[in-house]
Amino acid sequence: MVSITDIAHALGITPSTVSRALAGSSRVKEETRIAVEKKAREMGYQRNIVAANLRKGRSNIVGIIVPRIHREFFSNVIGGAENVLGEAGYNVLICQTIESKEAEIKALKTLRNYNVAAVLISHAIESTNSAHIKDSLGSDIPLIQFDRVFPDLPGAKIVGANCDGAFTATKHLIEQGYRKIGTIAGYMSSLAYVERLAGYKLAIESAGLPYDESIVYYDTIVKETGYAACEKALEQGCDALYCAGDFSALGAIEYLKEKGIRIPEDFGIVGTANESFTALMFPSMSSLGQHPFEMGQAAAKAFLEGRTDTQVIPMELHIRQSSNKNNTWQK
Amino acid sequence: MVSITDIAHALGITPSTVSRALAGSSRVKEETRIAVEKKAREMGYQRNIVAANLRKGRSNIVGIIVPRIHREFFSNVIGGAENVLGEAGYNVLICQTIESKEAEIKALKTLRNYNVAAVLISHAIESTNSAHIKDSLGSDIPLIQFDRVFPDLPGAKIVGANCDGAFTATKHLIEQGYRKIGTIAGYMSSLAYVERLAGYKLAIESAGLPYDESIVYYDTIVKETGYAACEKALEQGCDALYCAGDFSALGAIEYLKEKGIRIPEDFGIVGTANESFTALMFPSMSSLGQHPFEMGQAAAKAFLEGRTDTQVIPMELHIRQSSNKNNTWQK
DNA sequence: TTGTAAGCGTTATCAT
DNA sequence: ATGATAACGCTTACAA
Repeated sequence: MVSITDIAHALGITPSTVSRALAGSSRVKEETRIAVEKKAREMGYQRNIVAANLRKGRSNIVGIIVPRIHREFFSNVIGGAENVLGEAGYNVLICQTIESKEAEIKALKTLRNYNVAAVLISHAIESTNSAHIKDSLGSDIPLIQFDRVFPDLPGAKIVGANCDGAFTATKHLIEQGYRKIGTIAGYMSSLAYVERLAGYKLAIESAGLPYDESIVYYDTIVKETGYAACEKALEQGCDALYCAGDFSALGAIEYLKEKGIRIPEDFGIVGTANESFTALMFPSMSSLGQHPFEMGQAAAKAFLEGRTDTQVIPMELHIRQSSNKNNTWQK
Repeated sequence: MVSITDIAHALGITPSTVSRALAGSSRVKEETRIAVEKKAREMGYQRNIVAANLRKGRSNIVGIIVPRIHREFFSNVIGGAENVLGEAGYNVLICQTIESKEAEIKALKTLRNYNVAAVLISHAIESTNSAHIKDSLGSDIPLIQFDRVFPDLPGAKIVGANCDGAFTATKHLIEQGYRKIGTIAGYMSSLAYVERLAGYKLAIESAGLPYDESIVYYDTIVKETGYAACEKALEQGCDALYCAGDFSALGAIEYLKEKGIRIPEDFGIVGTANESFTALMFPSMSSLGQHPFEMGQAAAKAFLEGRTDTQVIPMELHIRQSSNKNNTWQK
């Protein structure tokens, strides 16, 4: 490995000049800069980032902490963030928590030890409050939160327009003529789900329908619980469900298909996240889409631009078969 | 930030002893080790990984280079690799190439500059040969290749059983009674696709059917080209297609549905990758599944265990509606 | 414009 | 079992 000292020796100058030349400092003669660059290329010089980072006390690594890398939503956020950060000369260190608070703390500490330039995080379900964050990360490193955020923590936040979106989705179900619309609401420990529930409630009440707690299903948002919740919803006389996650909506659709209940004629379903399968399944699923790639880009830009405000990324309702009485075969 | 020197001062000993104590060296008295650990906890000491890495000349970062982070296959590989590496105390630095050779070279150089412990890579489509690899990465850093590999490069390789899998998939189509089976073969610059084509050919010939180059479609494996290839295949009298990618198979199915051609009665389709949408779409798509999470784990373990052999991960045929004449509604 | 020298925090090699 | 010292490769006051 060739170092700046090697180049300096080869050129009969000092390492500091080489360092300055390579950094493009204005305090070095054009001529020497050219010579240094030439020699560096000749000798196959590669800057030792670790040494530079140690000296500077900060690195050009940005840490990203997500519950699960391979979840479609998060991998798209990561992709979007890398896209922007890579352009800006940053590299991305990934940690996954598998929804564990302990793993989240460990990840924060690790990233602090790397002197990362910033941390982008979407919290684990098990992290029900923000107390551990500043303890683990310290307060020198910018923290950008996305999707699952703690409002009491300072710094930039990127969130979906969950309340608005859920309002639109529920209103759509009402407009389609469904009359008793329940919801699979998800975890109330997460603000995103709280807001989706608020949007649902707002739509129900704005339409003059009764808000009925007994048809709000506070289940985890996986297929199996969606299946079970749909069974209950039917017993309670519901004819539609707004689901705060696509997988619970998927479970609901499976239940309805098994029971021979017609979708969307007899029962309507809208999911949330617009996972790629929703457009391709049968019946295709209406879903409230987030824009994960754009959220990742926004989070990265928020760091680069030093923003500290909260950005709300609009959500988009994709109306498909599962809630569209007018045109069952629309794609 | 508290350093080992701070702990040493507080305890009236030297940094070297603190370092040894914290590293769990046997050359330090039990008593002092306990004292150091206690003090470190009290003072909130966090080891500066950057400094340690510089001194040791290597880091506990493993670099992963993939074409696209948010592709389902790759995000699962990354998830699997992180799962194993995290356990072993390594962190994961992610780079994406967007299929560009130039970006791949840049990523390799960057990772070299970080003194990463190893690089896990699946090559960009544009990287048609291995020449740039050693130039960019050097030969001191272990390189583990997965999925898209260069056989001429030394070191561990993790690949799917592409030939076997494609053989099984094509044989399945033959057994279903299809008689003129074409293939959407993908890029021949990538070994994975070459082997899938070889497996297809083997199955065709083993069944005594003629291998016909005119119904081999060397297209890129996206939806649009699948659509176009299917149109040609129909014109040429095919009644089935083995597709080396799920998205080209998806395009083919869309074409068939538009033309009102019955699936699987009149035309059979098998895709490759077992993307999550294949099980949920209508008609559900038969697909040759890889095991990306396991491939990621295997790649990580190959590094940890210092393996240098090639591991072949079996592929699994999921038979669904698009190729199953016997039971159209099987799930 | 360039050189000198110190130091980032750790680990490794001596010596004691 | 511990201490002294140097070094990893780089950046940056400060001096010239």
